[in-house]
Amino acid sequence: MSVRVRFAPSPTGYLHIGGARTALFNWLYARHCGATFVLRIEDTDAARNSQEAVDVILNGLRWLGLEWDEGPLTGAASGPSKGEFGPYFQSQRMAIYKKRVQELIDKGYAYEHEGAVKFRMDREPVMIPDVVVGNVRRELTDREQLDPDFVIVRSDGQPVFHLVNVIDDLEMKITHVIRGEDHLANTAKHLALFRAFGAEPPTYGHIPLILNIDGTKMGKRDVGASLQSYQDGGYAPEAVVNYLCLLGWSPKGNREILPLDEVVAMFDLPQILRHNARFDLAKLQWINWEYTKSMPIERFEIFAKEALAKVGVSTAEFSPEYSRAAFLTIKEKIKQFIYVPAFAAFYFRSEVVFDDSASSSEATDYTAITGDRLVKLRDAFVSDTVFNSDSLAAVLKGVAAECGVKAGLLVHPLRLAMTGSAIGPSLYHLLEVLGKDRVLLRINQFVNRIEARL
RNA sequence: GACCCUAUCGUCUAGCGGUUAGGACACUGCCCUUUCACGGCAGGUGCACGGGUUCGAUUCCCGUUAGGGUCGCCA
Repeated sequence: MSVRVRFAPSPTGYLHIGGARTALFNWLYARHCGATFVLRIEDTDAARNSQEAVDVILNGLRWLGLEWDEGPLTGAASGPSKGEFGPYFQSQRMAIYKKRVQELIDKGYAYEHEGAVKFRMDREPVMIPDVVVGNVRRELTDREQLDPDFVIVRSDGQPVFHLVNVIDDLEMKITHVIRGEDHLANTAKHLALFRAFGAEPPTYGHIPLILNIDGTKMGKRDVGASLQSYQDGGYAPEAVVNYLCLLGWSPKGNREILPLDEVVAMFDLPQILRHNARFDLAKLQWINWEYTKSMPIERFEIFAKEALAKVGVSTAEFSPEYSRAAFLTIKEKIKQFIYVPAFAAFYFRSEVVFDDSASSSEATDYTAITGDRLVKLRDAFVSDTVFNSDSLAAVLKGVAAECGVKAGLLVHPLRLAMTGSAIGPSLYHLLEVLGKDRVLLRINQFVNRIEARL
């Protein structure tokens, strides 16, 4: 029997980071054993249902690179899909559910109750085999002792989650259900349903949850809960995936940065950890940085240009060589792409934007003596015909010696003159990239700025 | 209230009866340094608690505590 797994999110308007990891673990397991990865949209709750909400899920999974073998191709419930077990939206499968409910009623497993349909659950403890948690023996709770039966069709005719989830897993021939541990206790219901249908239940693997860094439940409103925040926040998807792999699973061998294909080769269900993990943004940022440093400059440029575009800075009018050289000076310095504008926007703006609050030191930058030194520096730069980082460093140090001051007294104002900021790429390298014309122009402009302030 | 899962540095984890309890992130100090960084060196912090089992428990069992989950005509 071929292995089939599925990710079955509800379109709530956002993709929870924990949901993303559940999708990832399903995908990893599918790729590991050459199985089929099915995407099914659980949109039975019409109230909070929209194509946009489905698109968020599809876009999130695509961004992470978790392609599904079967499932919807667009966010439209009645739209196109791939796979032979559709429809892949529960809202389109009502006829199937209706037939299955009748089957349960006919067999005596379900009965009408005040307009709704309830499933007849027995009162025995249930053994839940689980490849991650182990065998779980679940007793009835006090409320279930009173009435173990549960509603499978609401009085308005809508089937509920437990019912449709089981029917779909059955109809779609799902062999392994890898899902969040929040479903573990309810699995007793699902097992009973499978038995009532005379079907063999799938293998279950309940994976631990992702908590906030303080150990509390990570809800919709919590920082980092939505995958969108990483898409917007300047992270490379491969870094997010790498981090997620390390939450609840370990490659052993003290390894942190791992190519996905290696994870696919190693990944298996029994090795999944059984305890919840807390989401540590600092670790993700470090991993992201590892990826930005080592990714090809071509890929880095795509993210960098996107980040600049978001703040209205276009690189279009600059030569590819200039852009490339500019981005090379920041590639190993930024940890997230949202910092690209702060580090590189000055390369692509005709006017330097001064961040006064962040300038190195007003006291030393905006003085007449600084202006005089910069003029000397400018004149020395004029006659530097090489104009690369090495020659510029030599020239600057020469001028500093001439003035009898430490290089820093020229370096800081010059950086401010070039970038408008106290942080950024290596000074000599950014000068080389900017080129003599821009450098001389910006020195002049800054000298004027000093004079205007005196 | 009942039921279920879990418990190694601040965080993610390695460990599966005998280890100086390892790694990574984060943090602290020093060095280097043109900013911010990087890098180098050094450093601290951990087996939740109490009982067993055993020659010996981080490791196995029980209990306690704590955290998380579930018990819906939500998914």
